[in-house]
Amino acid sequence: MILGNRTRYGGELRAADIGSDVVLCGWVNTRRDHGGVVFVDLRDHTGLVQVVFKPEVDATAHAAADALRSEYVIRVTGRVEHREAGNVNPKLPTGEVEVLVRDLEILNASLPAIFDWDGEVDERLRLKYRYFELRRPAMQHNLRLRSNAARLVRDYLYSQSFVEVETPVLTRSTPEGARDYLVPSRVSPGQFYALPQSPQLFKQLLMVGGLDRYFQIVKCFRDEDLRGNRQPEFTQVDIEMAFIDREDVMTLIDGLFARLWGELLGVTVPTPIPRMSYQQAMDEYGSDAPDLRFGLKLVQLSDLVRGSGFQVFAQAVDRGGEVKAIRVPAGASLSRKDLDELTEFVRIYGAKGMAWVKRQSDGWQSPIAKYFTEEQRIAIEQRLELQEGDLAVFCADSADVVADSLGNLRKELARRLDLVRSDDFRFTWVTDFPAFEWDKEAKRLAAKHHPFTSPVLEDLEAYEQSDPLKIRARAYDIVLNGVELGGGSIRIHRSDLQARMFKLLGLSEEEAREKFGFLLEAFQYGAPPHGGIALGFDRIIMFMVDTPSIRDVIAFPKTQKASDLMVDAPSTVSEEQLRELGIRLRRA
RNA sequence: GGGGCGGUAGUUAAGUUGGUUAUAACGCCGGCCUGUCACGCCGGAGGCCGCGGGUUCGAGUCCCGUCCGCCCCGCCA
Repeated sequence: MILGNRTRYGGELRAADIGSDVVLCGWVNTRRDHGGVVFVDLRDHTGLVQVVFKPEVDATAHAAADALRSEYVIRVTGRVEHREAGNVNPKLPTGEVEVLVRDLEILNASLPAIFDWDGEVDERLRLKYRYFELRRPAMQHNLRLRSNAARLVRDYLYSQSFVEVETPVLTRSTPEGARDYLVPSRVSPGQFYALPQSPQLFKQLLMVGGLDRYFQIVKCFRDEDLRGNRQPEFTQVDIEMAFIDREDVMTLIDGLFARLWGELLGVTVPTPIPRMSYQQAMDEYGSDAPDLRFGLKLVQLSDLVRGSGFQVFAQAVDRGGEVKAIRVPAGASLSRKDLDELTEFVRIYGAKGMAWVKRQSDGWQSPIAKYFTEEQRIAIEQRLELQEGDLAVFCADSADVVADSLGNLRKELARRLDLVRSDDFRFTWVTDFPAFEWDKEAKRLAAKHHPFTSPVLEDLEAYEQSDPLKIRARAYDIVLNGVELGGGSIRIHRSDLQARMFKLLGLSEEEAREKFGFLLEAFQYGAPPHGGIALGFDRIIMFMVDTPSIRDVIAFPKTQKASDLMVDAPSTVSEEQLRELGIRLRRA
């Protein structure tokens, strides 16, 4: 191993190294000066080791150690020694040994640490002084695991005959989907490149180009608002294959996750990863990314409450909506305050309220009990399998609002009732997505996945004219613990089919040709059937290191306002730069 | 665009119904200490209470505005 002009990493020293001479480099973690003897905990990415300065070993080194302070960068030369029985530190892996220093070089001083990296620190400081943050063991672990995961992904895909190809970062703006980051062209004033939201079109063109098993670990850019697991620039594992069907993609990805979790976490991922249709996910979990670590499934009650005395329920059904409920085992112990908070919680997702029933020994305790007949109450209890001591929570609204409200409520309930463990990994595929969704603002169909996704051909024939929303797509998502880790599809590879899909999306022939003419043209020159997937690499690492924040797995992340506090980006630019680009700013 | 939480020594926090000189811990600086490892002991420095305005005899505290950070909704094909 090449370690520069150090011979060992200090944190790796063990009893077996006793007696050997070593040169160690690193940072001063702590200094304990006892006058006649000075102890320093030397830190590198492998951990801590105690180095000792004694005048009888080397008077010069001992005197020099007086100047050491926290975070000074040093190189020490010395001998690994056994610690006497009473001096062993059982808290350190290196606690049986110490290094008696005979030479100290102070490679650089340091200002005092900006913040303590134990416990909570204001995120602004962590981001502004990112280089200091990166030195903390948690970030070291995260970025090193990320590197190992990237290597494993590459090894795995190379072993499966994949070829890594780089696609352009300066490319063409595409109107569909997320907002593009735009880059002005100096050479062509008034024209702009866009940074890719994904290499989608290029990887399809690679299939036409005969690179029939492609992958890339690639930065993608989306100018949308941020979240705890969303950054404006993020990394995808992008994969495309020709002459395959979805089974090939799913099997490949099953194997990839099994290896990532197996080799890097020592966790067995049972394969094949189970599958669920989009319809089942929405019906039972109210989400296309179900968390399968716990039950609390949604139960359909619309047929039972139709025409009931409770107008909120009856009217929701009459208006084409739904009434669904979740049974919460032993949930009757929740307080009125809990229930009020849960009611507030579902309002976030558009629900106007949340009804509830506590099943006590003497029957229903519920504000809505009086609206139902004995027979209705029994029917609802049987459908929900409600037991004494249970709680049931109800939501009545449009199907979308019910799914969103109860889907999120079941996650909130699981969190509050402590039903989830972060070391429990439940992967699932969600398949058979609808091809389209209704865009309320634009009042037209929009692609649920993207417009290059192949529809299920029988569905297209059956519903193209009558009800395109019933057309399913040959699309699939890989989901872990309620989070979408990636999605893909079998693509369209024929220009006639692509044209039909564009037409359904309300894209005229001229528009389609102007925006995607190169793709339609390419499909006429021997495009093979193909499909693939894109995995959110950052999110995968978040699960592997068990963090809720995507910033913890990215070396230099951005804030929620998409700024970089360390380099202070974005920034204004000079008039001269703007003039060269032919850009004039509107006065504020 | 909207909802919520936060910003007080270098850091993390406390700060009462508005009322003397704004506290504490850790860190930092100086001194002592040969077996500590969250070393210990003695002493010390350190504040635009995010910023601007207002109310008041008096504002860290109340009001208005604004900036910044975090979480969420919308958005994210």
